[in-house]
This record gives sequence, C-alpha cells and structure tokens, in this order.
Amino acid sequence: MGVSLRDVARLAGVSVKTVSNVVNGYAHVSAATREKVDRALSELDYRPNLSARNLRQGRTGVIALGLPEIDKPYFAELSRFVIAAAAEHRWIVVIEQTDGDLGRERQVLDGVRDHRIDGLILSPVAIGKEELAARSDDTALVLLGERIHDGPADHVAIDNVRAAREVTEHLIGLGRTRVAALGAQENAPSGTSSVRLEGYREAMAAHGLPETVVEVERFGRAEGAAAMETLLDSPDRPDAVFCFNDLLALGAMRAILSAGLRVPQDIAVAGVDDIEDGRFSTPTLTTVAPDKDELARVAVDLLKRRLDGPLDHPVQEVRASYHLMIRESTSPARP
Amino acid sequence: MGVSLRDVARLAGVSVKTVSNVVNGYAHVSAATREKVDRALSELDYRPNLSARNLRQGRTGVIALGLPEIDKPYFAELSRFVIAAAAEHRWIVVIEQTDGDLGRERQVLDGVRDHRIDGLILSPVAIGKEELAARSDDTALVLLGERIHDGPADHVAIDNVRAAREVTEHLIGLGRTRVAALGAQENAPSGTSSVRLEGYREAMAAHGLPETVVEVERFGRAEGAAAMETLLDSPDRPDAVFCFNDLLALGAMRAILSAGLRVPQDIAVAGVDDIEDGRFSTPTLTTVAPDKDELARVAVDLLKRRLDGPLDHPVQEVRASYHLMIRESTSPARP
DNA sequence: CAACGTTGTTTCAACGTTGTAAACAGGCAC
DNA sequence: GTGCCTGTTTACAACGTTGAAACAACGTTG
Repeated sequence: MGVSLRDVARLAGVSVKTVSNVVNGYAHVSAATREKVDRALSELDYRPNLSARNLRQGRTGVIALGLPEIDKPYFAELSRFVIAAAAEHRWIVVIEQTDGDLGRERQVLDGVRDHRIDGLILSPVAIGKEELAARSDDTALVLLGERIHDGPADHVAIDNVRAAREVTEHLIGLGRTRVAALGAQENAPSGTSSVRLEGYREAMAAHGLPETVVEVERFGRAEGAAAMETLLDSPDRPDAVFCFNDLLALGAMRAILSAGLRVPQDIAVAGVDDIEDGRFSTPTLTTVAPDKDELARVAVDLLKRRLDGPLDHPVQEVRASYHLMIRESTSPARP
Repeated sequence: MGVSLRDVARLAGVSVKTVSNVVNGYAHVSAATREKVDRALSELDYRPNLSARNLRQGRTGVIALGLPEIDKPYFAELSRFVIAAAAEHRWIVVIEQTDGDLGRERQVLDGVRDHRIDGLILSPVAIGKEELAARSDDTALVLLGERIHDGPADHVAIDNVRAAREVTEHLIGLGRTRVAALGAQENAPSGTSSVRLEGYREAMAAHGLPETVVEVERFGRAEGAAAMETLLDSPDRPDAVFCFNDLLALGAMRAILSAGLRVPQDIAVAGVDDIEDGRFSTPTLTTVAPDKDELARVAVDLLKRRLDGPLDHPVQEVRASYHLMIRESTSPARP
C-alpha cells in the first residue's frame, strides 16, 4: 500500500496520533512539532487512506446519482451540475444507470448500501412510492424529477403541471387550434407523462379546444418521429404539437420536415428540458427550460441536510424554477 | 452502523471467521453450519462493509472516468458503455469532469489517489505525455481517445488519421473539390485535431486539391456555427466540409441552413463521433462511427489487466474499430 | 506550595473485514 | 492406542485511521 501515518510518524519522530492531528488541523500542536511533521508529510507525499478514514468515521465521501440513461442529453446535462454541486461539498459522484427498469432501480438502491455510499440522488422511473417507503435501508435519499410526489423521501422538481399548461397556452396563443400532446404513457400513473398531460389538458379545457393525445413507449427521438408520423397520417392533422420532452420534439420535427411540411408554419413544435440540441436544431426548438443548476444544487443540499441533520427531519418537497424559452419552432413570424 | 459479521456470528452461534467464510463462498464449511449461518445472514439482512473489506484488501471497487464534459453527447454515450463494462467486473464508476483544463486534469489524477480509487480511465485534453510519465502515483491508468500516443500508459482509440482520410475521400468522391476542414486547433500538437487534420491533408494531397482549414477554440455547436459563418463569407465558399466532430458539424449545418443554403446540395457536411443527434437532425449527418462499446470495453479490460497483472506489464496500444456512416448530409441524390 | 487549568503529546481501543496459522474433531490405517 | 490424514472451525493479527482518555510539562491562582 501507500504511505501511512505510521511511516510519517516514524520519520518525524512523533506518534501516529500527532501526525493525524496535524493532518486534520487540530489546534493544539506546537509550531515546532507541526513543522517537523509537515516536512515529513511532504517528503513522503502522504495521502490519507479514505477507506480507513471512512471505516472509522462511517462516511465514504461518495454519493451516487441514479439515472435512467446517462446518454440522454437531459440527464447528461443534469449530471454535470450534480457533479459540480457535489464537488463543493467534497463529494465525488458515482453514476448508476437504471435503464428505467424496476429491477435495476432496486439494485441501485441496494448497491448503494453495499458500497456504503453516503447518499443517493435518484431519478426514479419504475419504482413505486410504497416500495420506497418500505425500504429497510436508511441511506439518505433524494428524489429528483417528477415521478414521485409526497413520497417517503426529499424531493425536488419543477412544477410540471404549470409548465405544461404554459407551453400549451403559448401554442394556443399562436392561433393554433389543433394542438396535440405527444408523450403520454399508459403505465406511469404518477410519472412525468401524467403531470405534463394534466397541464396540457387544463390549458385545452380552458380554451374549449379538443384534445389529441399520442402515447409513446420511451422518450427518445425515434419514438417522437414514429408518433409524429401517425399524427401526420391522421385525418385531422394537428397544427401544433406539445412534446413531453425535447428528444420527442426533435424526433417529431424530423418527421414533419421529412414529410415535406414546415416548422413552425405548418406545425409548431415545443418540448421540455432545454437540451443543447434544441438550441442548434433547424429550426431551433421552443422548450421549457428547468434550472438544472438549481435542481442539482437543491438535490445535493437536501442530501447534505439529511446526512448532517437528525434522522427524523421532516420530508421536504422543493420546487425548482424554470422558464419558457421561445424559439423558432413556435415563432409567429415567417422566417 | 449496520449489521456486521460479528452480529451474524453471535446469532448463528459460530465465529466471525466462519461467517466470513460462508459469505465468501469458502469451500470447506459443513452443510449444517452453512445453513445456520445463511439463516442468520438473511434474518439480519447482512451487507458487507466495503470500506472495511477494501481496507483489508487494498481495493475499493471504484474506478474513475475522467472526461472533459459529461454533457457532451459523445462523452455521455461513451460513459454509458464504460459504466456498463465496469459493472461486469463489479466496479462502480465515478465521473470526474476536467473541462479540458490542465489544472483540473491534474486534480483528477491526484484526487484519484486521495480516494484510493482502483484505477482511472482518462480522456486527456491538456496534460502532456511528459507530465504523465513523470507522475509519482502508481494508480492504474488507461488513456482513452486521441490525445496521447506512445505515452506512458495503456491507450485505446480508433485510427483517426485513417478515418479522417476516408471521410475526406468520401466527400471528394461526391465530386466536391472545395473541401474544407473545420476544427483545427493551434495549441494541441498531438491531439484529436491534429490527427484528423493529418488524415484530411493526406486525402486532399492525394487528389491534388487545395486545403482550406478553419480553427476552433472548442468542439461545440456554437463554435461550429461561428466557424461555418466565416467560411460562408469567404470568397471561395466550400462545397463540402469535414468537421472534426459531430457537434461542430451540427453547428455548421445550422449556419448553412440559416444562410438559406442547402445541405448536401450546396454544401455537404460530415463529422466524427456518431452521436445520436446526427441520426435525427435535418438532414441526417454523415459521420465516422467509432465502436463506443468496444472502446469502453477495451479500456476497462486494460485497466483490469493492469490491476491484476504485474506492474511492469508493457504498455499497450489498442486500435478500436469504426465505420463510416453515410447519411443525408452527404447524399449524392437530391432528397 | 499545593491545587488546578492549559497545552502538547501519547496510548489505547475500535471501526469491519480477511489471511494465516493453529486447533479441533472424526475417520482410517497401523 | 497411536499416528496421520482430511475436513471444519477458530483465535489472532493486521489493514490505516481517529475519538477518548491518559499523561507530562508548565503556568496560574489561592
């Protein structure tokens, strides 16, 4: 193994504990001793063994971030902020991929315990609130995203219902009357889809417009394109589409353009997530932009509070901010 | 803390070591004892404390993946495969972001040691081969990507020179004669840019065509768009552009389309990386598709070999495979 | 000058695990 | 009964660290 406190102590001619005290900045160490120890420390290039420190202190300095897929742009961008926020608390971040699969989500919850990871930020897809509540493990947990509200753990997300309503209102405000929702999911009762669908419905109902809802299996470009194609073939083709995320929207735009139609002139398109692709697509994509930095920061802070504070701290629900980014895909002007 | 071997041993009425033996699948344990212990294990829901195990064994079961930015699609997609490949060896993966910054790359190399991480897969941008060679740390290291060849550590990458030459040949094969290279970098002598530039030059020289090379600061969409705009303004506007990655290419396409020109009719565009965006952009993007799964798998395997094998194992250079994905952005037919 | 507080340093034990070596039981051959 | 395998189980020590407590030296106070 590497250099231990013992080696440093031997070289400096002091006890192991004194070296430990110097390393940890303990106040009552004489200047002379401190200097001796410091010299030995740098001569041997000592690095603390975190496994040992953690064994002693019961903390590992590692948190996990459980996501469906790291290579979906939204999650990749979010990860960036989570890693940065965690670094401010001197945590490093392990990424775990669940593929939105229940078994994998359970594994992540378990694996976190195996590795004595200090806490977990999880973006759940499949797991239910009851199962989370029943979990025996007491590792700190923060939920990220829209899947579970009023659950057994701290939670941070934007107000999806309101955001979805606002996007839909925006599309209606362009004068469109056949506004479709793309991205519903049958088997996700309390998930992302259902809250966004709810917002869409509120807006459509408020304006007395008929609803058109298309379901998808997953939230990818391919699914967005396929779903859009069925919409294009329908007798009452929409003149605007609210896609439940940007990938669906990009796929949908691709399908519209491939069919020889124009965006936004023939069909306006909006999404959610504000991924970078949408800022450079042709046309650029109108979207709901969640404050990802805030989401990440709040999630990490909640974890920190949970770890430092008493275990019976009440569960927190935090709403992060967002704003509507209006771009070419819903531009009223003809570009 | 949680349940320890000691607790299980007490309940089962055996020694701590016997429980350890059962947990680790040691052969010579009588069926009766094994059953007693197993019952106690599941009754208490025992989970090994990896900090302790690691302290004992000198391994942490954690590897790090050092990348410039996790939210660049190429790296996000690569991460997915690295995490999956690592999981097969029961490793978990910490993501470290360097922002392509020398100081951050140094920190990652150091931080890895602090956390006693078993190994590091690094995609270097700024750090030099000399500095890596001089590093005192003996943590296993694998380099990923094109930055450093014949360096002090195992290395895996595709043959970038050849790939770049093939893309350029493909563009020339379309009958284009003013083929520009977009993505050169002044201050990266042995980096991604220079190998791709080399391949471009080889192809252009072989056909006696004049070179046009545009530099960029970074490999993002915005830079691709900006660089393309300068090309569009130039007196001898290119009829094809080989961009050194897909983000540059997507930005470039955006600029071309915004200027009212068509891709590929007026200007054909090709990139490198095969990120998902390029499969759904309008038009879809021709690109060099590295086998990311292979890259990740080889990197992890090299790390594994380095960890298990003797320290003086000779440095390995591995070439991963790739293929040219021809899509609409270089299609000869008029879509 | 005795009792006490402060500062600096050390000793000890413990965190949970596993490798080593040794102890132990049973069966078998002599 | 003794010796010797084989299989099973255990005691002990060690990985590197730090909290608690003890201790030594010294200065202050009544």
